[in-house]
Amino acid sequence: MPRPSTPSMSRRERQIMDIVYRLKRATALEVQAEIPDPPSYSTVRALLRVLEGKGHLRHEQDGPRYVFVPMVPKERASANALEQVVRTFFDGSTSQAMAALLDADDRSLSKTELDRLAKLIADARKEGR
Amino acid sequence: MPRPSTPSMSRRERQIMDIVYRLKRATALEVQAEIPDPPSYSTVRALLRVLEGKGHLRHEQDGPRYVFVPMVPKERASANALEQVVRTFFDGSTSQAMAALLDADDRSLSKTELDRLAKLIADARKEGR
DNA sequence: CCGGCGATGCTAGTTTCTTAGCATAGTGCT
DNA sequence: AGCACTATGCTAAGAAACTAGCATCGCCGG
Repeated sequence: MPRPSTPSMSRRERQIMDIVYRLKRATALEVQAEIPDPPSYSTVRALLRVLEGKGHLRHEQDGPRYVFVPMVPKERASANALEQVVRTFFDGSTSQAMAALLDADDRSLSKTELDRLAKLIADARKEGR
Repeated sequence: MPRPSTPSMSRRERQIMDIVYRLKRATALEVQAEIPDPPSYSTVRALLRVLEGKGHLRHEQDGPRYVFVPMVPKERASANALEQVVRTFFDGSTSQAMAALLDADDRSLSKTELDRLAKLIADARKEGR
C-alpha cells in the first residue's frame, strides 16, 4: 500500500496515476500516449518505477513488457478523490456536491440514468432514517 | 486569470489553493495554520506570491495585511474538479459519480437533503427529455 | 519623536522532481 | 543459432519547487 509517509504525489506522478486509473491498466507506452506534450519514453518508465517504489502501482508481466495497475483499487481511490473535492469545495456536504454534478451535466444525463438515480435516492430514504 | 501555459500546479501550490478555497479567503498566517506540519511563515508567503504571479490568486489589502482570494470563482473551480474526477474514475459518467457519492455517504445524509435531491432529479427529468 | 511590532519584498541555498542517455537482457523469427 | 527488436535497469545532470533568512517600510503607543 502507499506509504503514509508519502503525503501526496508530485505533479507528474499524479498525472500518471490518473491515466492509469482511467485506463485501468497500462504499459509505459500507453501511458506516454495519453500525456499531452509527452516526455520521452524513458522518462515515463522512470516515473512508473518511482510510483511502484512508493507503493502506488505494481506491475504484472505480460510477455516481454510490464503492465502497471494501481495498488489502491479504483473504488477506494475514487471515494477518496470525491471526499477531497467535497471537503474543499462543498463544506463537506455530499448533497451539495451531488447538486453541482446534476447541475453541471443536466443535458447529458439520460432519462434512464435519472430514473436510476431517483431509485437510489428513494432507497436511501427508506433506510435507517 | 490562470495562464493556459500553467498546465497544473505543484504539490504545495495545490495544497495551498485548496486551503484558500476551503476558507474562501485567507491571510498567509491562516493558510499556514491549515497546513499540517507547516513550513515557515516566510515560505507560505513566498508560495502565495508565486500563486498570485501565476494568476491563481489575487490579494486585497485589509489594513496592514494581504487577504488572498482565488481568481477562479469557487463554482467554476469545483465544477472543474468534479469533472476531472468523473473523467478519471467514472468513465465520464456523471450518474455513476453521483451514485458513488450517495453510496459513500449514506448515513450522514439527512432526510431533508435527500428530499431536496429527489426534487432536483425530478425537475431534471421534466426538462427537455 | 522614536522604538517596537508586524507586515511585505527580495534573494539565495537546498532539496526534490523531471528528464534523457546508455548499457543490458530477453523474445521471437528466419 | 543468430539477429533484430523491444523491453528493462541504472545513473547522472538540468530544471523546478521549496524553503528560510534578511532588509525594509509603515503604523501605533509611550
